[in-house]
Amino acid sequence: MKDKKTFYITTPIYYPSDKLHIGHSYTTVAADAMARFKRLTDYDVMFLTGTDEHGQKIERIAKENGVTPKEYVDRIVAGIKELWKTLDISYDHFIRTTDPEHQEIVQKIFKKLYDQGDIYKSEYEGWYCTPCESFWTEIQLSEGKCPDCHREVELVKEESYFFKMSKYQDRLIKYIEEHDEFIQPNSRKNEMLNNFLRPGLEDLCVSRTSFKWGIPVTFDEGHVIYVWIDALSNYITALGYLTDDDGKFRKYWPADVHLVGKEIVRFHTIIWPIMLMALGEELPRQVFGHGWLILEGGKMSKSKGNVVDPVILEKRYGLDALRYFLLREVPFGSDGVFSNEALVNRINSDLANDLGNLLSRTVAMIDRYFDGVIPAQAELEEVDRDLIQLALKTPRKVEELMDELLFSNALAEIWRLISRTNKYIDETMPWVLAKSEEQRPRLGTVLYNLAESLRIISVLISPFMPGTPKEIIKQLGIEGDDTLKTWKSLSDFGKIPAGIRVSKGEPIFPRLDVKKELEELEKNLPTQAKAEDQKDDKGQKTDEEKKEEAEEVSEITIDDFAKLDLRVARVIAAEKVEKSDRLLKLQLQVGEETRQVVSGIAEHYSAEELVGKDLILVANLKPVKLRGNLSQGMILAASDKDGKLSLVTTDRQIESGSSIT
RNA sequence: GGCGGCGUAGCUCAGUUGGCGAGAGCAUUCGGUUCAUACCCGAAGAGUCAGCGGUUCAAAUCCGUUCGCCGCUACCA
Repeated sequence: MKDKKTFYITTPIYYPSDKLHIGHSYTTVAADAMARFKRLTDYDVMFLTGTDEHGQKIERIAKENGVTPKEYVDRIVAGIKELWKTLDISYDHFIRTTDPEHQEIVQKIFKKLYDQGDIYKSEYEGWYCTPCESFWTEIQLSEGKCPDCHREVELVKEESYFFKMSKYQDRLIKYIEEHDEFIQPNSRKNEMLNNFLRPGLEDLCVSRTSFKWGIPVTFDEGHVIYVWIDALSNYITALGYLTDDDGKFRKYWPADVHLVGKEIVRFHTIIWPIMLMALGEELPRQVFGHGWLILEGGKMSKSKGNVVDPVILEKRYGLDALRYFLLREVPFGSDGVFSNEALVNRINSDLANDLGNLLSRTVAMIDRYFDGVIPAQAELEEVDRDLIQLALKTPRKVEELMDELLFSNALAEIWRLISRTNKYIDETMPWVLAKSEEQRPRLGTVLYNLAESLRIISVLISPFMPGTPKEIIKQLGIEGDDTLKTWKSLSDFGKIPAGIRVSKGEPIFPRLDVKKELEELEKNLPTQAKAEDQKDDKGQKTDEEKKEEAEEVSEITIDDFAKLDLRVARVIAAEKVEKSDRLLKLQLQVGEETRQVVSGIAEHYSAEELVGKDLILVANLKPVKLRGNLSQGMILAASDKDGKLSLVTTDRQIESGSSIT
């Protein structure tokens, strides 16, 4: 017996600091469709997803919630698994970085890399500014002092482990250049090469002593393994790498594709491959960075409410409609706009009108003309052959497209067949045939071909829409026969046995009242944040995010407020800071005094339009040097979720220097 | 500032290595049909293929340039 070909596909492991949203669902649904497709086409599939559960952020949130980190993530993970169940995600394994097996292997990997000299202990040496609690590199210092507060800094050393990324960079560059399919889509490849690899990599700090919630470094107490080695290695620890039971690793590795959001392509195409090189293992065949679902909004005409909770959509429209929309609407590599209107329109035109109605009319005609029994095929005519030819050709096309992860195109191809089948009804006009007795065989042939086309369609859509095929098959009366559901069965047209009794059911996709739906969706769903939400997939917290974490809003007292010295300041001059896209240098009149403030608003305001405006200045902010320019305070601006800025000004003319109370 | 990408019918987008009169889906209008979920089928609609300038017998497709949008990155509240 020949071994089946294997196919290993992964999603990122998600960071369970909060509930998941449509972006995570998007990645996971896509991976699921692919996994199902490969199973259908007779691959031995390994589909992995999971959660990345360590790190400071979770440690902190758990503490705030008064539970242990493990208790906290257990709760969230249960919710995630529930969500995947709702979306019918057919993963083969769900890995958690808190699994003991995972932790043990990560420790082995860390040790191995250490023993072979790829991880080394060093000092994180930097200039430390005690008041700011910040490290600075030599270059960042301004005139030998803290660039933030301009005070003295001291040279401090802190122990950390580092991974020798630099050692492998040339090999990786070569690899990427020689393997065109490795980073997809292609534009991502250039970004990695040009922005990171060619300029040169720095060694990566892979341990922390500042928090405890992580996998301990076995040979050095106090150090925990930081996200990179912990999280990325899930793709092989899940297969039993470095254990006695590594059969899965030997069978499935290298992965065929790591599906990731475009925001984490970097980690998967630089750090991860280098880890694998250091371990002497093969690299994954492909890292595919898909785009984001951008929520509609911002357009001036109407700002519509946005729906992003997949559970709500699933409840309202059914899982298959949601999955269909996600996979059909947006070309997988690029960003796409998610709008309620597009969703409802897709459901109506593609699912209700084309597919659902095709099933309805077919079954209704078999009912009416043949008392619900599928008739036998008689002689074929030209139209029949045309339809059959397309039906037989479509699976091959779908397979080709799926191999390139072109879900949307694959679905379009299937819908081409659905359209052709609808057209076939018009061409053959069964209601006319039904009028004469001698046309009976012909009528039977037509209806048979319709039923068989629907069977083929139901197999074709099954990876994308796990529920609908069952319903189609049931209405066709063939649910008992599994041989009619296989990919292989698509190579022949004429599999459905004649004489089967159909059973007409409800429309599988009821038509929606667009206007009503939009109103409904808009009213009960708050607008949620968009792209930003899709970022925190994998513990790949950026510095920016870490800063955000520190900025949690909590209650303050009036005394706290009093610490701020807010003043009205009039702009007397403004100019763009050279070599900077965002910075404007403002001269402000604050009472008697003149101040210079550098502000990151150049993308929202031109220098000219600012002059003469009265703004609100935080006057007692520590002075900072930005891009070589002294900034004495900052001006206030409102910022919406898209990052659009609007400067704060005064309602009436008032003397500059007036204080805000 | 550096690197990369994009700008094609009202909307969303296809357009291989340059070549018969520029396409699909949705929406719109008209016609057909009645088996069906007011559905399906057909037809129509000219969009300076962002602008300009080149290369070529021939460019949406190659080169240069301008404008607009976006991504990554640097600098940065």
